[in-house]
Amino acid sequence: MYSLRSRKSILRPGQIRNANRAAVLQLLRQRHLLSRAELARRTGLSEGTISRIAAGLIERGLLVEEGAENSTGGRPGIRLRLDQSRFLSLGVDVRSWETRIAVGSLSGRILESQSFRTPETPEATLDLIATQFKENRNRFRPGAIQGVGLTVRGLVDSVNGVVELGADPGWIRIAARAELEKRLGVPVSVENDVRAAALAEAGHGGADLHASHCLLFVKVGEGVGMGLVLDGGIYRGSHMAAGEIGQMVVRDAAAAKGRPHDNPGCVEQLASNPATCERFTRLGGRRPRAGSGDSAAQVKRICQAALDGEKAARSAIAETARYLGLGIANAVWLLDADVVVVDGAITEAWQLLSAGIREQFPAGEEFPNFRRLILRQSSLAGEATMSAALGLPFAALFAEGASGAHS
Amino acid sequence: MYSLRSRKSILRPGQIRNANRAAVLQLLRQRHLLSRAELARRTGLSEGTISRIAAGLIERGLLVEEGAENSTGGRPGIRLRLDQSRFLSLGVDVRSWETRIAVGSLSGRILESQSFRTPETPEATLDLIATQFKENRNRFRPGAIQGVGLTVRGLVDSVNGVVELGADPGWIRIAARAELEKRLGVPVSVENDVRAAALAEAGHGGADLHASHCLLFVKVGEGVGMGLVLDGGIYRGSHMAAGEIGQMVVRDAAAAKGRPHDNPGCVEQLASNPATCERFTRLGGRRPRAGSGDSAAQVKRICQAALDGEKAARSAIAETARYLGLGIANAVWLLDADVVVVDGAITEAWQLLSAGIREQFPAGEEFPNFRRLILRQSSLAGEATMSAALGLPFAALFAEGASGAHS
DNA sequence: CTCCCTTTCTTGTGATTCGCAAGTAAGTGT
DNA sequence: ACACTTACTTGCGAATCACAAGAAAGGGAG
Repeated sequence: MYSLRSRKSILRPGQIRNANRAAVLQLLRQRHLLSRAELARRTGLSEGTISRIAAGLIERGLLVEEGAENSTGGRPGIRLRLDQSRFLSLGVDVRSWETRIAVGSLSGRILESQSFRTPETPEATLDLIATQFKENRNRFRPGAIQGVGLTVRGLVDSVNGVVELGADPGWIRIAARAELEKRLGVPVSVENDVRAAALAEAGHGGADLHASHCLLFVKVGEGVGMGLVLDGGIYRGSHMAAGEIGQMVVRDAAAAKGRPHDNPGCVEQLASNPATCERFTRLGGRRPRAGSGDSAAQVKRICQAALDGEKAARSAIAETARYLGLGIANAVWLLDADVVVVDGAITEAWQLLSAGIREQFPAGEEFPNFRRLILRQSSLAGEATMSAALGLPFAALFAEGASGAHS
Repeated sequence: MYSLRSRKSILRPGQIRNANRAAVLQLLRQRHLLSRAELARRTGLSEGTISRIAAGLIERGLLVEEGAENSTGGRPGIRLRLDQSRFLSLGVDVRSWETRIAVGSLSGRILESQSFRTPETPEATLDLIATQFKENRNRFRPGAIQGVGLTVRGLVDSVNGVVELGADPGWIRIAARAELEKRLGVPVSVENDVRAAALAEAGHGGADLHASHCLLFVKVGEGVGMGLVLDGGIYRGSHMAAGEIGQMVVRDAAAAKGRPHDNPGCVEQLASNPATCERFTRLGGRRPRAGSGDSAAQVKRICQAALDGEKAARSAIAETARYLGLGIANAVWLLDADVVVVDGAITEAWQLLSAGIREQFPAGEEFPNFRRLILRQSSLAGEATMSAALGLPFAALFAEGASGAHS
């Protein structure tokens, strides 16, 4: 049904410039200061073409010249930089209890943010977003906020900007993009939170991730979800439903025959935060005071206890890591990923967690995919989703087959 | 490390024609007879451009005009068809015991084929291929055989044409492409057999598969392998190792801790042909006479018995189907596939098998990915691999970002 | 049979783009 | 001061597509 790279691979002369401009912008987002000559070498485009592309971007205000490089024996290059100040966006991350709204730059840097109690209904939530947009619009240079990026839990049709099935009841077939664009008059992008976070991690999660061909972003929370980034682009699947690693069965439970969904042997039942908490209690861990926070907070406490050496906590984390590792290993066998990023409260005990995950990988040297696999925790420290939300309105600028960026 | 769609998304004016020509050829490979006007409508290109592309292809002999359509009130269109006779290729499928060599057309149609006992060493096998190529070259119009497509079991670096790790000992780091191109003087393509079969299935496995965004081709044999076709292109992963569904763990076996590879709970140990045979014996099935064929032949007999209603055979198939279904369901949860094609001896009992697989899918109507999933057996009747091998030399012509097809 | 209408195919023009190459700019080193 | 190196700019030719005008080839009405 959907795909990022449009299936029709028809090219027209006018698309060339957009695609090449996107390649230039992507390089500048990653390596911050580059001269025209350096860009030409890295892209493979001629110096003349780079010159013309840069001139256009400078004229539009996306690029600024910033000083000169040191000479290597000839004329020094002029450093080019993305202008972070002129193009801003509003990022919105809707979660069950809390909605976070931030203003940030086109490369995902957060300038300021506020949190709100998430309203009861989707309509009230959209109202809140509209109000906040209008308020923030006046506090920055007029027109600086170019668009809104919205991330939501659940099944999101990001091509049409519709929340098909949110995590909360009421979020069913909500045409969030259409609704907000009508009220705000700026472009709105909607994306699933985990997929967005995966993209952010691939885009600015570290220099070694830029060359990744297959990145898996695993988010452990109330459930277990995954975002896939293939060759730099989000992979969404045929019905926008890819990445349901939580439903993957790793421990066959014959009892649940015929109902593999929510199967007791699936990753979500074995490795989510509630599963870890329950396991901790079952293993005799000190029961936290009732109502003392959500499962994420409890898992953080279990992680602390585990790092302090408490037996039950260590066992609980180890077992969760074991099942998470089975799920991740399955995904890597399937997709031959080169990077796996794990996020969630449980990464507080990263030493224990990563060791437990790695134990599920094959031991020998003979498997290049596992031997060279990068396994790490999220480098954006919980801000991956917001960072991605802020970048969504500018995604077309950086997209490979870019068609955006018309004057 | 590798990717089909080159990561560098740099476009040049000269690439436009190639890409658009590839789109035209792809349409003509699928729907056999189309007029220029029809092609223009389907591609979105202007009629003028289609006219020029067609003229070039006719001049090069890839296209022929064939009669006229019926008039719909105006000038009737001239039907265009791929010329299957002028561009041939040699397809080679190397298996453990048998090597099959065929001559066929650019869209995978087999003209004639021969089988040989696979020689002991890779070198002798390449010699055999060279001999057969030279022999066949003379029996067809000189120059008609444009290239060689080679499919091999195991880990294949299809970008460089190197067999990294074949199924048989001795096939380690064999530079098959370089070696054969040196001897034959025509382009040689090398690909993993399952991935190639997956592509053939997506390309000419039926009209409803052409629009597939994510096709999984599952091959059940001595092991269990999978080929992934995403948006019409083979997905190989970072190290050419994608699709190892056989190593996926679906039944956690704590005993094998630390060695998940060849884990007793992985799909290969539960659903491969040997596993089915063993299960059949354990369930009290009549033990076939010793040495009465390979596991594929035994499985076929078990399938027959199952279809005849024999109890042990039915149970054995059902259990295999169950674990295969768990693996497939896991992959679909992960990738949100829209088509799953199963191939192998066990598909002889398709009724039982497909029912058992489907049992592992979630039951409700609420999951669009499973509700609309197409699950079928291979429509190329075991010829998928050879069909793909024959098409490999021409893959560049049909590839989306085509750079081949220079005059 | 002729004329008009419809649809298909061809061909010329203008716009966009890139690479190439010549030229300019701005440093270092002798 | 002069040669040398590297960075950037600009004009030209080549390739391509969309658009539009025109030619080709059929049907149908009178």
